[in-house]
Amino acid sequence: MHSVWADNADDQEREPRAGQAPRGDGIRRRATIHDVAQLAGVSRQTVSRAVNDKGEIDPATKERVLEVARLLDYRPSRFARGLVRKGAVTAGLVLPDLMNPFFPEVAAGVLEAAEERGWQVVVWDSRTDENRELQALDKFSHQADAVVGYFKNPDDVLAQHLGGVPTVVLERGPHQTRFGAVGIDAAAGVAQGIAHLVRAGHRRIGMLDGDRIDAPGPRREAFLAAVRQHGLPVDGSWVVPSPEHSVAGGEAAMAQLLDARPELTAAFGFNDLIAVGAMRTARRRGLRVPDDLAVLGFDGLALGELVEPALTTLHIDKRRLGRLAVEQVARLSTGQDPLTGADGWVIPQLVVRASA
Amino acid sequence: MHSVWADNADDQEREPRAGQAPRGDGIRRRATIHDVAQLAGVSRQTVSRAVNDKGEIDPATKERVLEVARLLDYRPSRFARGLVRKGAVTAGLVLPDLMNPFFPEVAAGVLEAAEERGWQVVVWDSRTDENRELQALDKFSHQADAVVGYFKNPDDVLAQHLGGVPTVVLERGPHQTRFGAVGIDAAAGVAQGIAHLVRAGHRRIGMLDGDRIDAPGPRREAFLAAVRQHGLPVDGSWVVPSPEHSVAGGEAAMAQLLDARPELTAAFGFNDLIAVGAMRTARRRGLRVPDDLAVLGFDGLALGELVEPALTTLHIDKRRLGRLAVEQVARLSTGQDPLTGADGWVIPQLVVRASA
DNA sequence: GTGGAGGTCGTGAACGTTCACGTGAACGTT
DNA sequence: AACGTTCACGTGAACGTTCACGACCTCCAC
Repeated sequence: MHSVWADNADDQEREPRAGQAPRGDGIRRRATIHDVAQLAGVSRQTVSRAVNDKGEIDPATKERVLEVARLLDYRPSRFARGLVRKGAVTAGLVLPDLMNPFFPEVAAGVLEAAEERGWQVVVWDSRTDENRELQALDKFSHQADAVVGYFKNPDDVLAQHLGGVPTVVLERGPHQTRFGAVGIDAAAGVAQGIAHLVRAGHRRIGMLDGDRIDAPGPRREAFLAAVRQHGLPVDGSWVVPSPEHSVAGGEAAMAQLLDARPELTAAFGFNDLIAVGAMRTARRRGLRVPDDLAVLGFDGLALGELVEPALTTLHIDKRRLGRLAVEQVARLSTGQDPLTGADGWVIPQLVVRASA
Repeated sequence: MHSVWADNADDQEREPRAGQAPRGDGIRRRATIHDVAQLAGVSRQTVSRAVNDKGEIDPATKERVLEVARLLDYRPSRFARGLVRKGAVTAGLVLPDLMNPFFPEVAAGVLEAAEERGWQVVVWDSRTDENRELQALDKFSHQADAVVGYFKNPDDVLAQHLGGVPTVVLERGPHQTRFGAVGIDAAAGVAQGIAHLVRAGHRRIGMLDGDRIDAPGPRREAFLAAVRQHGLPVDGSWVVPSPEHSVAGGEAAMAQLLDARPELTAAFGFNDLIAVGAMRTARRRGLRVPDDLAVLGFDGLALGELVEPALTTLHIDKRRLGRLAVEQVARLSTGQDPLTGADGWVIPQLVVRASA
């Protein structure tokens, strides 16, 4: 049975060696404050004073102590330090895919906000793999004071692996999770986007989804709702899943959608990468974008401005998303009221460019 | 005077509060193993056994202890743990710009390699700011066991701020730094690229540099050497600096270069982002790429395949670069011989696409 | 000479864990 | 009845640092 609190296997001991010490005598433990004190002929406290630039020390002895410290390659143990001086906060950040430009930008927001609080953040790339998510949590559950990230695992599984650490899951509705939540108002965004397409005369709109076909997410549901609201035809055949959240995935999905629904006149991509892939497949098939086929993305990546034609998209303030996540988890861990409503929810903005 | 060892200002204490505890009684210190032991009527050791899933404990008491632990929201102190069980390694990673897709990919490599070693890595975005680099080092110098990153600061300044922590600087020649180094063989790459341009008949080649005009880097020097070797005209007017490593920077630089050298027939960008910017400016001015003006990039970003025309570039295995950096710093801290020569040096590969 | 002040330095305790032992009790075995 | 085993649990020590306090020396004023 897996204990919530237990270390996992790869947490084992590792042989510690002296850092860049004059090698030759093999393994050797790191110098401690005591070693320095002894060699310098002073007490631990004096070493501490020298090393920490405190007062109450003779400049001469200070210099001598520092010299010895350099000689022994002494570096204070962050563990011993952390034990006695509280307040060093470490947050864990779990991202599904560093290659998708969306997430580095979220990370930038997280880093910014963490820095303002004096936190440090350790990053883990889960590669959209449930097991790797749990590996991350097993680590973070006893290496971090707070966790922020994207997760595929359901709440209860997550909870089992992060014994009590304050956690914020991104892009999961606040009523869909027991953890702190920060996310995107997909419904509001998608409604804008579909309205724009309809306004341009489109009536046959498909979607290239990023979620599995049996597990519809907010974006697909918002899409279906919006399409339905405009009285357009809609059934399963209008939405095809992309095998992955990438350009290649979008290319494949678009091919499939075009085969299933040749009468298609506009396509909505789960994210910008998929949308770009869609454009490429469309053009490869001789369709002009946007004349023969309009394409709408979601995310607002910088990339969208660079492709041909430039991508119309629902822009998300990714940096703000990251900042909010940190804000939220900070509230969680201090017992404040969590952010709710408009304060904690990022609303996509329609950015009209050439593709739709 | 700034002491190498001293904490910096923003390292101050922060009021610790109970994490998501039933609030109401305000500030309250975290529960310790002793609190749990007391409330559960057992010894510390028994709590430790329960929490760590060790043997030698009655299932019933174990359950009772875990119950109490949950009640008190007990989480073991990573500092106390780290003090007694050695081997938890933390590496610091300093990146200049998360918005440039180049660096997340390097980071992915670093993360991969670090994970294989059981290390955790904390990330810091320096935003290409010398002062922020030093802030990072002030933190890492006593929060990390190893540091890897991109730096603008010269060696001696860096050394002052990272008292003795094993460090690898990326993309600084091994003879240009006293630290561990991992980088790109810019000369080999650029030579390929320029040869390609010359082969295509180009004789008027300019460069959009990413380094300051008074501080030429390896790429510019390699460019000048290659151009000279082919007997092409070359002086200061053929290379203009880009104000930043971005598409916008490239656009501006290209405008300047085109003004200075209208007879230009090919341009070499410091990186892909700048090269893409160059293409945009060129096309905005009515030049056809590559017919009127060929553009060559450097980095091999995925982005290059998506723009129109697709970017010819010198592709770098960024992930490998990150992996090598970790490998190198690991060697440093265990006293092994550092990687040298071909093993530790990434050679760019010319990828010919449409733009040149 | 006495007292106080200020500067320099050392000593025990504390931080929260885990590790290496030690201690009983319960249960069999001979 | 004596003894060994196993199980469940507790006790002191150790990890490496900082903090609060006290000791000592020197210098100067009275």
